[in-house]
Amino acid sequence: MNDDLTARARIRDAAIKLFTERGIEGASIRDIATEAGVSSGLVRHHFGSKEALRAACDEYALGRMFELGRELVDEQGLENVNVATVQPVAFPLQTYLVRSMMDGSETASAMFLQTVSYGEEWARTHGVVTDDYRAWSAVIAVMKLGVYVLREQLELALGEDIASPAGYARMNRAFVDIFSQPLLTPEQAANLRKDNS
Amino acid sequence: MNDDLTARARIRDAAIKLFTERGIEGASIRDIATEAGVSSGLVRHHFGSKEALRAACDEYALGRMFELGRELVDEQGLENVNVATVQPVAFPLQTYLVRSMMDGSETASAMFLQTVSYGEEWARTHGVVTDDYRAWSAVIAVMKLGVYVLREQLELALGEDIASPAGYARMNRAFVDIFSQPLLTPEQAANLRKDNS
DNA sequence: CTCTTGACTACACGAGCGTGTAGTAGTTTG
DNA sequence: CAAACTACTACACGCTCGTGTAGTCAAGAG
Repeated sequence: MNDDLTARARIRDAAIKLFTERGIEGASIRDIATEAGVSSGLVRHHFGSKEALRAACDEYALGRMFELGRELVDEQGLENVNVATVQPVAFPLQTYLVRSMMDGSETASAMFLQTVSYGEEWARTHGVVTDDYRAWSAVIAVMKLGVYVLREQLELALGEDIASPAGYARMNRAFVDIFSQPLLTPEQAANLRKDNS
Repeated sequence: MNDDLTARARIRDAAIKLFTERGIEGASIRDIATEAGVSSGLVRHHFGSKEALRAACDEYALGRMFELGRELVDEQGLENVNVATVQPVAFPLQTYLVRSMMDGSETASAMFLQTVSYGEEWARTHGVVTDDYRAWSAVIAVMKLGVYVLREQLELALGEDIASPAGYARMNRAFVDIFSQPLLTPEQAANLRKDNS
């Protein structure tokens, strides 16, 4: 598959795939080369080093995510893009970025911080009740990303691929259910806040 | 520190620490031995192989988590142990188990599935509104574990160690805020459910 | 005192890693 | 036509890894 892509693009795609599955350290240049159907020397020829290959993957994934996000806003309007919605197309790229972030990518970390700042602003302007918007947004962000990091376990629990239409719909309905009803009564919340002050 | 522990226990603790920080593949037996202040041969003498060392760490962490959980129930009563509460003492062990699960531990995966089943039962008996309790519980579970996997990024966003009293309190208050108020209006929820059916 | 046992170390092994180097084939450029 | 450049491969390097082996040293048993 993807025989129509240039070798450089095939290497990049193979790297994103294996980096995601095995982590940065766990995926060797030789494995990536084999996956892309080229020699390991060619990987070095095109990208220079493993770290540079990773950086190129980061940049590509970030750029694509940005493009996809803009397309979504263009199609649906800014106000209809919701906290609960995740684009299925963006799944592999998002998963890669989270994995890369876990393995120390500053590019991915910067994107994460920007997401947190954006969520903070969203919370302020959409009537979220909290006295620590920053913490609220940061916790929401890591919780949402948890789906990507632990995708394998989620699929194990659901018995279904969450990239499939059925699995994706199940996951999104669960998101909607979780975010549309409070899990704690006001009394429980007040008690827990007292315990933690 | 921990000079009073037996060498075997020091190796186990060092392994849990480095496995957590660098992943299973990323932490070498030599590094673990150095961290524990022993020779690399002794690691092999006590545990046989790296995989067996990992299994021993899994078992120990699981046992300790179980003990800590039972202590919490004994102290506070079953009904007061809440979805939103996380024990600060259990932090390092929980983080290790999530990391081990990500790196393919079946012991940790089994614990995860049990947590999902337990959460499913909790949702059924506590008036959670959903037509897919399994998915609801699974998504809640991966979201909560996201905090552990992405702890580093969370601390980056908060500018604070979440194991510190202050950081821990911030995080827990955010949890309470998130779980005590709906983020979506009933109309928004209904629209999103329609889109995903 | 001798023997055994268990904690512990030193060292060597083959394999896989990222990287470096040399070279080939085909296209482009002057 | 010749020179230069680009895509690409083959192969060797030093390093680190998990593992295997041999041996030391102290404590307890007979």
